Amino acid sequence: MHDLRMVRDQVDALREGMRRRGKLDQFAPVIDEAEALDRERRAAITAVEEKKAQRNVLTQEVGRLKKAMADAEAPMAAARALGDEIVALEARLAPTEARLTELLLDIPNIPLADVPAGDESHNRIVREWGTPRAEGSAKPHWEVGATLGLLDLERGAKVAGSGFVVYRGAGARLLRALANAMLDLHTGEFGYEELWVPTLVNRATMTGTGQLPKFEDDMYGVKDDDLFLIPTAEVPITNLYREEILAASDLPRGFTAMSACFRREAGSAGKDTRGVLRVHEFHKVELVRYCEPEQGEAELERLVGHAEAVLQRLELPYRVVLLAAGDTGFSSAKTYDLEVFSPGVGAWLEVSSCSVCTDFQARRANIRYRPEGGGKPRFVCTLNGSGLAFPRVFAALLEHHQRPDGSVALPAFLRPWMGRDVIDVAR
RNA sequence: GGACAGGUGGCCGAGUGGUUGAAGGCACCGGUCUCGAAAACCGGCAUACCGGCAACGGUAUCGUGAGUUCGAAUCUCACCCUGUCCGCCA
Repeated sequence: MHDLRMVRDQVDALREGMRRRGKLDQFAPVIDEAEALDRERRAAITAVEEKKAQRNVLTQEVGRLKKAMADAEAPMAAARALGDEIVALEARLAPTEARLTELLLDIPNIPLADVPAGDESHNRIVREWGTPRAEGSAKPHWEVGATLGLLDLERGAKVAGSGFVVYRGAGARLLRALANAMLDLHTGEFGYEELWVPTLVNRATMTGTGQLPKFEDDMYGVKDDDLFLIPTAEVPITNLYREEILAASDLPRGFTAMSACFRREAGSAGKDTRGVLRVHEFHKVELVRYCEPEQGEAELERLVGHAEAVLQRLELPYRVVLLAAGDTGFSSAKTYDLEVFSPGVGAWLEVSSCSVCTDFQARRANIRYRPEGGGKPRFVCTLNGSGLAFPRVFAALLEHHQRPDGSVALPAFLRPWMGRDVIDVAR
């Protein structure tokens, strides 16, 4: 959500941000309406408050007269009349404010200056690590997974539906190993606090991080209880300190959690959906950071580094992609995707998306901190990224570390949790 | 799910219709004292919005939302949350 002052004082920056996202046509009318409503709102507030001030004077006069056992009928009648006017004025103000909030909640974050303008064709590869195997040099993960008994897509579909996966045997254990290895790395070496969070959250929480109100159709919900299944642990973690004021000494601060993630993925059938590439329910280890606004960009680099470290230890070649404005998510001001090449699928798989959300989410969720030495509370800067998402890492491991006989070599990083060096048919 | 008891500022905690934005304490900031620190003492210290270049003025906020009233932290209703007991239960 944007500050009203953004609409008032920095409309040009707002418009320019939307233009770079390729969405000026969509948002120009919204911004225009917001500007008009802001003017209406201020005029109405001034009028209402003037009446209220007058009433407060009369009311105090009534109090004085009553205490002196004097007749207070005249000021009481005047205050009553003012009260009627106030009710009428507020009735006009309420819909204006509601509509204004609705509009502000609907406008995406403004991309940072170094984010390329345009759609995804303007995404920029900023660095690469390792050498990917040639396309076709390995069987796709769904074949290996079936052969080695790691994946049971048919029964996943039977018990839940298409896009739900059952992992079995060493496959199931591999996910558990990923969770342990990643969480230990982030907590042990990078200083994150480990959390275990609810996967079902309320409407205020979903609004805080930006999933609602705009993307309600993309979410699974429990209608009777007005709860939603989280699409990522970013949602509960970022909302941990909703409506709170932190101390400056608390920042920067990092949290990590493994959780299930639920995505309806409506309308995305067919594209890159084979095997476990795009599923309705998956698990991942999430990283969330809070910091002071000035540290946002530096913190993003750190965060990306933490996610990259996982890929390096998994010995999976990857590239870091700076997303263009049009490909950057709603709440994000700048995003790096980490992509691993999948030789069996013949595609780069997004295994992490690391974003700095500036004060966009903090404003929605009202997460503030008190600066060093006191002073006015400021909104924190929030960041999030996967570290990493399991299914595509699972796929990449099965393909990249696949040996000619169809078995899969395990990187040293995972061996303590797997109790073996290789996943093969024999076991 | 049922019965009680509660939800007040960064934290604790007074306050049951009329200068209460709200006593007191803690924490924090500044000062006196001290070589320095601690202690003690003095002073300051909520948030948001509106108007104003500013000084400052105004409005709102005591879980949330309605209501009663000239006036609500205080009364009424609904809802949410917390605690305790009961029921149920992985």
